[in-house]
Amino acid sequence: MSGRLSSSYDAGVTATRPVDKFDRRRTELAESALLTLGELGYARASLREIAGNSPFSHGVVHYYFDDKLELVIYSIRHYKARCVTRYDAVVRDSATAGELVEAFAAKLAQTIRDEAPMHRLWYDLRTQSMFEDGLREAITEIDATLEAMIWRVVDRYATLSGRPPAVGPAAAYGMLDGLFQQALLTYLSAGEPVLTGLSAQVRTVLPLMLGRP
Amino acid sequence: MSGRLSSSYDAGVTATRPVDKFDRRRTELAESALLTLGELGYARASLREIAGNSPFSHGVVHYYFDDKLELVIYSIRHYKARCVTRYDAVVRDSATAGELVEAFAAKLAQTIRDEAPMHRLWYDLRTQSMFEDGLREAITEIDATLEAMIWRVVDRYATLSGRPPAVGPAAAYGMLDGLFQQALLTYLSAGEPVLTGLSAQVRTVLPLMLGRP
DNA sequence: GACATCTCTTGACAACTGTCAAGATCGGGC
DNA sequence: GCCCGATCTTGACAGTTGTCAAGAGATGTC
Repeated sequence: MSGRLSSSYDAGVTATRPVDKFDRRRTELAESALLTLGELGYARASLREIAGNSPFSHGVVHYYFDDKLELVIYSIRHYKARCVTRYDAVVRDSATAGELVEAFAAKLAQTIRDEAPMHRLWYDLRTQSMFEDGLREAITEIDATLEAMIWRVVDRYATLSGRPPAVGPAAAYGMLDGLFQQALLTYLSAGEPVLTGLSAQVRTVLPLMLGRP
Repeated sequence: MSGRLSSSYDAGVTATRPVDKFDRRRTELAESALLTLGELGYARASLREIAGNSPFSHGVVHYYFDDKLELVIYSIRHYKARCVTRYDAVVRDSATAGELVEAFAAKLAQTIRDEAPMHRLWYDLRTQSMFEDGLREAITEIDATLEAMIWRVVDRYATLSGRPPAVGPAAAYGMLDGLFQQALLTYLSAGEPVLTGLSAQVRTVLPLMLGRP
């Protein structure tokens, strides 16, 4: 944990919930860390480099975090917490199955455009968790929330289509995540054209995930 | 390249094609490197560690390879060259569509059982290629051969089924690779049971990849 | 204003990294 | 035997890493 008593928010505050200055600094550091991590990857992002892209000096990291691993885990958790709601609007606002497919495909492509460094960082950390035990638990937990996020889309799509899903949550997530990762990979070399390809794939694949009415 | 004139095999040899002692040592080193890389991952596998798991000392690496990157690329190429034929027997020997699905699903599960470290290394390097330009070209090339490998399976499956594929090579590879990677990830935590799940997923998903006759 | 606590910087540490050069060792041709 | 090139080891280099301790600065309390 931290270097102080852990301050589980609202330790005697009125209403605005300032979450403690300590926690705010942690988040601030995490946000800086995400920039550097997304640019260099887990292995090559040193604490000095991370601190260099922040308003602080390199020593301050160990005041707010026990070690590099805790900072990284805190950072990716902080980022992914925002992400898991990315497709909720799609699910909520789509009135027909076709509309949902279009909105989902567009959103997938857009997030690669907007946040490619964050996505490659996520895949980097998930892969590192196959080598480093310290990462495994956090990564597994986040991955489960992503699977749930995708399942909300697929399940709603099935409902709107009046047909049952033909695959389970894990398979649906695995397949779509595979396509997404592939698109991300080639996007970093080939750029924009890849994304229309991804949208087309999603339009093809989503219907395949449903069975007969 | 190397530290010597590059010896593109058979520089005046009779028949057994000894490929040159130089190239044999390169391969020998590459095979040792694969062990260490598969255990520690790209970032944490140092040249000293790699050499330590080989019959040689750490300095010899730079006699056979220019730098770490060339060694790693040579190693993964060496490994994947053997891999791309993994499912060829399945394609060749299956007489019915159902037989092919079964054989393919079994083979996928078996290679996770047998070569998990090599597979996680591959995903590690592919992810690193999103951060390191020096890896990109080799990774992209290998990935294309894997896509072709998967397509041979899917295409043959379509033929045996008397139905056309409903998705292209890229999408088929992306989806199956996603499932495979997911299975690998959870296999490293949960072990054997995951693999029967993977087989089940493949039995479900492959038929979904075909259209109407 | 003085004290105490929180916050942050600076500088150092030991360990480790990829790289390379100098030289030892080996093997075969004469 | 001797020599020469190929092969390999040893030891060093400059740089980087995560970590931490000592202390400076800030902040709020009495």
